[in-house]
Amino acid sequence: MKRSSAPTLLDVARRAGVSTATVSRALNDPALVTDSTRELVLRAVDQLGYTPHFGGRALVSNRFDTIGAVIPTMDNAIFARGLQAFQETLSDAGVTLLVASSGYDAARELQQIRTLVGRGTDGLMLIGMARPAESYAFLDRRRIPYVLTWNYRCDRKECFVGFDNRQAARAMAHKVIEHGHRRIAMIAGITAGNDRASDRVDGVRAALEEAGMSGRRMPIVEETYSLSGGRRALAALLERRPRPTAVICGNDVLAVGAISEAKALGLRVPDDVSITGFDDIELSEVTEPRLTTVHVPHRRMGEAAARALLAMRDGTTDRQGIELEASVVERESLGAPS
Amino acid sequence: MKRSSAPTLLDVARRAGVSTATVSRALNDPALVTDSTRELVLRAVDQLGYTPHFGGRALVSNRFDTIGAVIPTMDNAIFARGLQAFQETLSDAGVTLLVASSGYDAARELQQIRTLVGRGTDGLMLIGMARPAESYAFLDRRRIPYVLTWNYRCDRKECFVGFDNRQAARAMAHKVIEHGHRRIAMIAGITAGNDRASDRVDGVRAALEEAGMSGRRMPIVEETYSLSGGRRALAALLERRPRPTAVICGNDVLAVGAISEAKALGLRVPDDVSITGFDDIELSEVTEPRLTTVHVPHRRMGEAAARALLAMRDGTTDRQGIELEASVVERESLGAPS
DNA sequence: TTGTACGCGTTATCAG
DNA sequence: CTGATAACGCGTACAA
Repeated sequence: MKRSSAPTLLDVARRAGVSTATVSRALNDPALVTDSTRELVLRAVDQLGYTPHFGGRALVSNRFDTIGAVIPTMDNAIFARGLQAFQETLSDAGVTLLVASSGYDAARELQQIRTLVGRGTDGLMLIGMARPAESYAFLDRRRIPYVLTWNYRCDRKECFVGFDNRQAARAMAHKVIEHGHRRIAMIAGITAGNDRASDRVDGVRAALEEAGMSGRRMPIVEETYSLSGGRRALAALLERRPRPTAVICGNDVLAVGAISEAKALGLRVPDDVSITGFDDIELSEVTEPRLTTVHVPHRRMGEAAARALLAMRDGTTDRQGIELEASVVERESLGAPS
Repeated sequence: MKRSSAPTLLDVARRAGVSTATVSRALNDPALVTDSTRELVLRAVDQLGYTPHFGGRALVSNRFDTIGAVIPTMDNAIFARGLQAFQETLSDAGVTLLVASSGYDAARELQQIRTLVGRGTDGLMLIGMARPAESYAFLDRRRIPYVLTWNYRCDRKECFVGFDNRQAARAMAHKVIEHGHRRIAMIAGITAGNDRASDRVDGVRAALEEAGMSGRRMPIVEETYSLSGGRRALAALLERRPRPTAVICGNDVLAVGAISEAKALGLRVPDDVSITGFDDIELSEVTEPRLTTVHVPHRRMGEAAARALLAMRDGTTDRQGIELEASVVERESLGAPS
């Protein structure tokens, strides 16, 4: 019992007693046909429940009205939030969103890029810049418009829509130093293949150097994006002698894990140890104490990325970077050293 | 000067010195060609950076290898998590994911469903069951396979992949009663047009009735999915006399907001007031005290939904519900009344 | 204003 | 095992 396939333009044409060309015109550019024939066509369309076949249309027009995004994972709230804004902006422009995830794996990312491009995308949103030359080569050869987000580098030609992770981390470190801390340690995300994570480390190191300390010798632990990672890392850092008085974390999840470990160890935050985050996700407002962190404009970033992509697709704009602000928001987890 | 568009099968064929048919075979069913010609083809593909044109393929095969999801919003961590698992499962099957969001608005959901269907989807994942008959009518007429998730009803014919919100909430309420509470209140999500939220309310009411209390008279406040909503709601509930000794929340975000308000009011949780959640998101493990909540298998739900859809598309299975377990996880925010 | 006819890139059928 | 060729559904010159 093979399902009757969907009605085609020809079916509509026959029913309305006109040619397929007329139907196509009545649907795509109504001004080109008389009111009466349009009426006829529309009724036939309605009766048959006709919808244009996407494949046929894409084949001839070579436009897909589709834009893709490859992100590490939606499990991470910051990407989910950015993606939501991205999708909304696209939807308002009549474009649908294709989503793929890389799981922070460059090879998998390239594979997903290939799939999306093959599936027909008018543009692509990617996270960060650390990826093999092969991936860029593919993108360039296929001449697919793409934007890189979640980071910003003034020295790169690619179209970045994001904020300067290095500068933001540097600002946070300066703030910590301002509070009088000298024994500063860091819990970073995994930096391999992740420019956001490594830029944040670089920023903190730069700030230490600027204040006359050694960035190179700063105690640092890398951990995966998880509460337990933050807990483990803090425990390890606190074994050090002299003990750090402030721990700068590469993201909020690590920071919250660190806070919970500090409390479990009987330490007061920030009196015994200061802890800072990065991202400003919801989590950071419900910890006790609330987290001093870097606010990242995830939604605005997603919107801006969508708009940039749309403009590139329409040829309105050439690729051109957009830098957004990420600034320190002071709450209670950073204080003076005891 | 816009000459080179994407390379086609013909380009590859010419470069490899074979026919287009051979290229197609080498790519889709490698066993059908000799090793040497396959080698030739693959090299040409690689040199040209060829990717199959989706439109052409969809046109002839009438398969899109695309499945869509319409969710309220990715901002909500529970949907993001489920969607991630959904996407991964799809990707493993060579299917890409189209995402649209409804913002909890039924009209907008239908519009998005229309877009996705018109765009060519082999199936659709939707959240919950509360939507106008019009939406179901459209789906049925277009004969699009779809699954309803995040809820489960044994009395409905649609394919549900989810858990029974009502029963889970009922179990939680029974647990609260077991701890000795008699003055129980509830902070619910907005129930209008949201069957998950209203089923949770129903479940709690049922449990109260079963324990000889009035479900109808239970103090209840509805609030939007936000920390501040939880705060507001708890403040309002605590004005009541006699004051409730336990507050059951419709989700974790509301519960965490409620906890933070309780503490701000100088109340101890659970000594002065017990608070429970629903969802078991990451947030629930970092509050002080940790949240007693209902664990929902978001990832497994996303996976199961994807598999069900894939099976329906392939005609392997007819629509058939899949019920998952959601069970109470006891932590520290629920105690005995003082 | 409307119809005819072709081509878009791919897969499938049928010969060789 | 491989090649020629006919669909697939649609948009659009071009002709009427």
